[in-house]
Amino acid sequence: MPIQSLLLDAAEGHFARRGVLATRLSDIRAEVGVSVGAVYHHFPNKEELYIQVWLRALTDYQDGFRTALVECADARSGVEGAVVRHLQWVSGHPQRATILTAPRPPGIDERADSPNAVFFRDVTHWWRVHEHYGTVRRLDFDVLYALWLGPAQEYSRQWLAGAMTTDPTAVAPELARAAWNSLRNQE
Amino acid sequence: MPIQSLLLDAAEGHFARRGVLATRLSDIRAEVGVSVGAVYHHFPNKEELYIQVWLRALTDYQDGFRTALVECADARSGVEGAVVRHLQWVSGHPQRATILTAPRPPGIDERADSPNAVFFRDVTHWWRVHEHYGTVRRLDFDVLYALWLGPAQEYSRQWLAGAMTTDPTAVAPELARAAWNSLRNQE
Amino acid sequence: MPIQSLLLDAAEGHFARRGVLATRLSDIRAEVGVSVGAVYHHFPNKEELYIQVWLRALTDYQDGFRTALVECADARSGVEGAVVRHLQWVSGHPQRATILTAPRPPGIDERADSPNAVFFRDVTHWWRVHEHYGTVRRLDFDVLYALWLGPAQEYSRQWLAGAMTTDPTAVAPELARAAWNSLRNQE
Amino acid sequence: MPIQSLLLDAAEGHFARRGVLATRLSDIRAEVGVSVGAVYHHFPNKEELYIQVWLRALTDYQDGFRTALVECADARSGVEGAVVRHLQWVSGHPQRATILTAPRPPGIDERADSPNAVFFRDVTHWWRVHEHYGTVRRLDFDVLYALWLGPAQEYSRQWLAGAMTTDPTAVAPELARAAWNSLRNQE
DNA sequence: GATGAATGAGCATTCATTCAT
DNA sequence: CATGAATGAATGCTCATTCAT
Repeated sequence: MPIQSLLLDAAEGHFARRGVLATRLSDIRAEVGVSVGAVYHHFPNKEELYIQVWLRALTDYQDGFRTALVECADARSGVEGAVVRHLQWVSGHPQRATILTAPRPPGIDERADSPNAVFFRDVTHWWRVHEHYGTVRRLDFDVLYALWLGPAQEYSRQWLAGAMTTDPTAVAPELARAAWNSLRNQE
Repeated sequence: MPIQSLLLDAAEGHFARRGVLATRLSDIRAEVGVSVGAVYHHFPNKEELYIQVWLRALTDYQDGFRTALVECADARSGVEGAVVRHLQWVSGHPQRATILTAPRPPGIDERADSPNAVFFRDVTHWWRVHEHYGTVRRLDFDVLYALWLGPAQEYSRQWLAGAMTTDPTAVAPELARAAWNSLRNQE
Repeated sequence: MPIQSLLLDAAEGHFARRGVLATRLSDIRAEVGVSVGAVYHHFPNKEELYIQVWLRALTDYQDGFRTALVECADARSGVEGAVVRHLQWVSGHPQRATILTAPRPPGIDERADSPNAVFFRDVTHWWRVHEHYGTVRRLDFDVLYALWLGPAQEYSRQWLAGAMTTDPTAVAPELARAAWNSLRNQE
Repeated sequence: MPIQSLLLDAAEGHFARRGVLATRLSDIRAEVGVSVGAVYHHFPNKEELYIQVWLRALTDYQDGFRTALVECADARSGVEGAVVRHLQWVSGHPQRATILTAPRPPGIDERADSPNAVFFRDVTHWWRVHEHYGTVRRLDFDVLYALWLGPAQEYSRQWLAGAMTTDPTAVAPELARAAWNSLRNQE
């Protein structure tokens, strides 16, 4: 495996466990077993290493989310599937999930082709279609997102923080159903 | 105002804005206009200063939450009121809300009389009463909390991070209603 | 003696002997016998330390030069005295002279009340008076300076570089006379 | 053009502009568009690269100086011509002039056939001839050099440092005449 | 109580140089 | 000959904390 990936992996773990500032570059370096210079040969500095760790996690997460939407024809399975996928991903990638839980690195939005913008556009588009057919409510994206994934997010955070031991996937059906209840058009 | 409070206030602002690790004790010191020694006269170290900032914010928040529950006789106004109060508090105390959003300081749970334990007991108790009468669903605290305040929390986080400008109080009714829908016993 | 002065002295020696970039802050620090932190308590960084060393040397030199001019009523003794004083100063303060020989630190001119501007004004003023009475030639400052102190400067540089052992004061009369010959009005 | 020369040229520019220590080998490498290894194929290390840059500049300068002396039969045109040539060369090769202005690389004198020794011998020889005929003064080489080229050197330094804009060639006649006045035998 | 000079472990980063391919 | 990945000693600087006054 290329050093670049090994470093990203090691950095991901340390960043998730201790936070970026508390992680010393030498921790990462030592884990992979390369020299200081090697790190700087692949990443210009700690900041950029963090950004790349973040972007990799974000892309990974969003790909799964998008897939969940695309796979489902009807609104309900889309909404519920997204919640389930979200919790499965968190359960399966606790480190990456922790990374995304922390405040995003500054300057990440200036990145060309910010994945967030694309993600926002895709999800909004999917939503508007079903909204158009009256299956789901007409909502601002912010509120929509809070109702849809807020419970799952909150549960994930608590679980990642070690507050409880029940795996997120165990509560997925419950949270998925609630999300659908909040978002479907009830008239 | 006593130096102790001035330091807590200044620390709160810096911790919220830049994070604990990125905040230098001298930033806080300079803002209050006190000497290095003075800080150490009132707080044994940075860690403890952070803990006290955190505890003050937590107590402040939880007091409001508890009051919201106590004030309401019926389950619905309690559930909805809590959501509204939550969003009002976040809107009115963005710095304290940001503090509580960050990972809690290690060792805070070892504190005697951890406010969290008390809070957990009070809220659980309130819930069990209404659960007993069949007005609300029988749920684990974790799931209950996620359904109840997850959307509000998620919205708050996004707003605190500057992702949107619509004040949390504006979406409070919407999120409150959704919470009630998720938690009431529908049979 | 205050640490500040001790550091300036030690820095002066090292900067003169090895140059600024080749001098490690720890060399200076170790010579004075203080901790890293102490250095940074008195100087914000290496750059500023260099600037202050430079300014001290410059002021010291220019004060002597100015005095030499003020003390002399007639042009000849002023011109010759300045050359002699210059060489005496170099001989007596080889380290400071070496500092002034190196390229000036960037950003030193932005300093309020740049000593150079004051010096230039004073010397020019002195010159214009004697020029007015026709004792000395009418010359641009640049050429004037080159003819006046160029030989002394060149000799000083070679001596400071260790190219010869004859003390600058030994050749002072010779170079002083030559300066006067080049600058006096011969008509 | 051979890589060796391209590297010398690039190095010369960077060394002159920023100084040797502040110049990174990779700056030079990048400008020429060569790999790290290529540099080390042609020069054993940075030190040697600097020495060769210096030697090339020195030889270039001294060749012109010697020529100026050889071309002139009488002492006066030799003395004045050397000053003029000096200033012309500085004006035409500011980078090389800047290199020679900086402290010489250590260990350059141990070089077999040090050009300096040869130069010193040649110039001294030329001088002794005219001294013998009584046209010029009997002077130690150090003083002789200071009187002869000190003003030109000083003016050059100031000009190279950017202190003024008047080209050295413009003041050449003036400085040349002054040099002759200082050096000719007046009896 | 208050002050601020002093400490020093610790960290990110640089850059000349080496060497396997 | 050429490449560029890898090395690692070295350096400037930060900042929580101590303690003499």
